[in-house]
Amino acid sequence: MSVTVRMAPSPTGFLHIGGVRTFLFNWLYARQHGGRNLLRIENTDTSREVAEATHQIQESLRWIGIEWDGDVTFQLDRMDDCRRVAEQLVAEGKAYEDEGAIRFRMPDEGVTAWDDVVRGHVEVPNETIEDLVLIRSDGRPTYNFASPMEDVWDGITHVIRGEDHISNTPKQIQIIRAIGADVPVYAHVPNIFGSDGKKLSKRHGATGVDEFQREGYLPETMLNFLALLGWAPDGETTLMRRDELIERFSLERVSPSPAQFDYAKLDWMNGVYLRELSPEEYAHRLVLWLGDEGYDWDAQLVTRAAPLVQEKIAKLSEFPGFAGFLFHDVEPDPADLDGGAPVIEAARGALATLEPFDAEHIEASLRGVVEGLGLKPRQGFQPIRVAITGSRVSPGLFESIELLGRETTLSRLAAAAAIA
RNA sequence: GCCCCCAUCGACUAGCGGCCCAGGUCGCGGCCCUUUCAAGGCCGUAGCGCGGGUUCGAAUCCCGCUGGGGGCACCA
Repeated sequence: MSVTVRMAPSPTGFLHIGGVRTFLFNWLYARQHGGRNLLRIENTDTSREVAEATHQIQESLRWIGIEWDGDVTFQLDRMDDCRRVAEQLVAEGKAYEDEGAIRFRMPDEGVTAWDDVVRGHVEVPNETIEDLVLIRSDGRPTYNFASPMEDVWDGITHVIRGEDHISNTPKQIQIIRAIGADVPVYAHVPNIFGSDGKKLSKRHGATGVDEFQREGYLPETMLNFLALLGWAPDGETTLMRRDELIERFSLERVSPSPAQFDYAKLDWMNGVYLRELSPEEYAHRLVLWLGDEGYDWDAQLVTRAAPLVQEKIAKLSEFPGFAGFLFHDVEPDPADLDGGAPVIEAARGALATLEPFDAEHIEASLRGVVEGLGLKPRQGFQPIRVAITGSRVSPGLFESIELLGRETTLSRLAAAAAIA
């Protein structure tokens, strides 16, 4: 039997990171088994918000690299089919009319059970399940009717979804059995919590996929990090790219207990992937990201600056703050200049005529200046750094000076010397 | 109230009865390197929620408790 799974977001807003993790598991499972991964929008109306959210969801999936097969389908389009099935169930005595709505007759004895791939055997007493509404009195099918029906029609073999659906499962199983279809395999994956153990929400930081993108996280980071939330191939491996994830993923190894989203570890991992990029690729991504965020900085200069920051920042969004001095004027805090006027002046004198004006020679020259004044390197270079970059923290000083160019360097040194 | 799910370092997890006085990764602390910040190297910190069983032996199996979470809609 070939595998067919589905991602079923409701178009109520932007794609939440918890939902993406669930979709990721669907996709990994489908790819590993050479099966299909469908994208099914569980909408109940056709408003403009829905259209926008649907678009946004696809954009986010594309960005992160989770693919779907075939056309996107909409629950709303199958309303009529749902109604027909409900009427059939009424005719068979398995459902009944109730004040204009149609209710499903739940068995009131025994249990409904299934073997959940991540949780094992689960069973619920039927007496605790009420007769649920299939069709509202306005004619629209309810979620708990439409969703399992779509699973049947789409030939879904494995329903991989969030654990908040566990209590819906017995209801849906009963419906599927009532129409005489095969019940799919269920796998309920755990929730993702925020760093305080509570539900992931805005105050924890980014929660929408688009926000992670804007923060300067790489798609490969998100894929790797999310996969590890609730799943691990073994006790050792933490860094895995797309192909390895597909190869090693296993639904059976998904943990049943909820995980907390750890932004600190995410940052670490992003730094790893950022550093792994070739200098060319790194510069490319940086330029694209800056463009997306509305910076009109010179791409040539960004490209030349990229190698100076690649080892030093964990997110692309740190670039403007860290290397912005290359693109705009700076205002050093006199306190940070720390009375460094003498060394700043001396540096200005040395650099004024230095040839060639490159990092190697700049370093040699400045080391001479600092030594000449009897200063330790860290004492001597710091005022110069502040003068040049406007900050106590910066990329390598000598390379930065080379990129800035002689003219700007000299004027910044002069300005700083005046206020130090 | 009823039903269901969950429970190993601060976090993500490995562990599926002896290989575990519990391993890896992040974080955190220290040291080294060092022009700042990072990166890197080395060392370290810290955990099986509690109580009963079962067993020669339990983090691992069973029961209870406690604590989290979800559900009980003509929401999805």
